[in-house]
Amino acid sequence: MGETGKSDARQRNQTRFWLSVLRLHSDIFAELNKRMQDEVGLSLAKFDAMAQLARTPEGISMGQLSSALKVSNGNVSGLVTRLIKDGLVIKAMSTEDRRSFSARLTDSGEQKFLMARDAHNSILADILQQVPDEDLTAANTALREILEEMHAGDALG
Amino acid sequence: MGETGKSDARQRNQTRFWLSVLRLHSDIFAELNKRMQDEVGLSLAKFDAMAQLARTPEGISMGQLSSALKVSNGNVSGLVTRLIKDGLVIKAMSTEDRRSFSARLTDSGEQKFLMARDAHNSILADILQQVPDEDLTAANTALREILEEMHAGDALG
DNA sequence: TTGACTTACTTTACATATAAAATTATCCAT
DNA sequence: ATGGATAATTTTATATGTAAAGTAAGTCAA
Repeated sequence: MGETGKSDARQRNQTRFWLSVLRLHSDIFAELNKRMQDEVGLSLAKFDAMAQLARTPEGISMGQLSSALKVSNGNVSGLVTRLIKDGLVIKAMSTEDRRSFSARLTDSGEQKFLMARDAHNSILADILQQVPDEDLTAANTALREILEEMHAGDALG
Repeated sequence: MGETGKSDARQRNQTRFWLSVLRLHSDIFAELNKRMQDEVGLSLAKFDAMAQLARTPEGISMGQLSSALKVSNGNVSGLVTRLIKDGLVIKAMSTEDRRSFSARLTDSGEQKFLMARDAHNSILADILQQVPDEDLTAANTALREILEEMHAGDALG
């Protein structure tokens, strides 16, 4: 005995941490996604894609978009198809490489993104309204630290 | 001026927090899900459902399972169907209420869950191997605090 | 009892995600 | 130039998730 004691405490700590992250993500995501859909007609997936496109007004390739969003190529393919159907995004064939496509926001997409960004901020403010600044700051410090440590290794694929 | 100063800092704090939660969730989820699939042939969705079923060996109704997992009824319906096809779960019609079904793990499901739980713990340990105990503890404290504050209101639906 | 409501669950239509195969275009060594 | 490897993207099959409609069973007032 004694050998497993420290290990078990560590394991409980890890599990507690993961459960907290899961719970926070699930609670915030559900509310934010639902209200974004209701208030501006955009899912978070679409909003995230548009946010990346807004950062690169000159256009961005499907592959780069997929890397930036950290989702699969196939997923981006469908997402962009739906955004095009919504009239928010356009795709142009690259002049240099005919395999490649450059996507960017339409004018209407740009306008919608600006409204959506404001809505996103104010919904998040609602969700976190009971959380004091110092608690947010403490969490930010702790989470940034853990993200850095996780990627120092890098145990992640 | 002066009016928006505090508000903007708060907003940045909120956004930073949400981005950190998103990133942590995405990084850990992707790795944990993939390795659980590779090493024990279970997605996290299936593992989570089995964990709940393991907690209630006497059986649990579809509706209670859906509440416990915080996912929709329709989702649980499909998830349980797939787990039954895998031979890990069985469903029996309730004797009191013929609308209701009680789901529980099969013997094979119980055994698989015990292995899966060990795998889950050790994969999580791998992912967090570079994170010192005190950093996990600090994050746990900060996150629990925020979860409580969020649900104090309750701004969440 | 009957008829209205509620409850438990499934089904359907769709969005979002992955992995793997398919497609098409480019590049490079010969 | 040709042929084989590589690269960018789409397509397909499947899992996971929601919301909304559908089905069937229980409840309860009159």
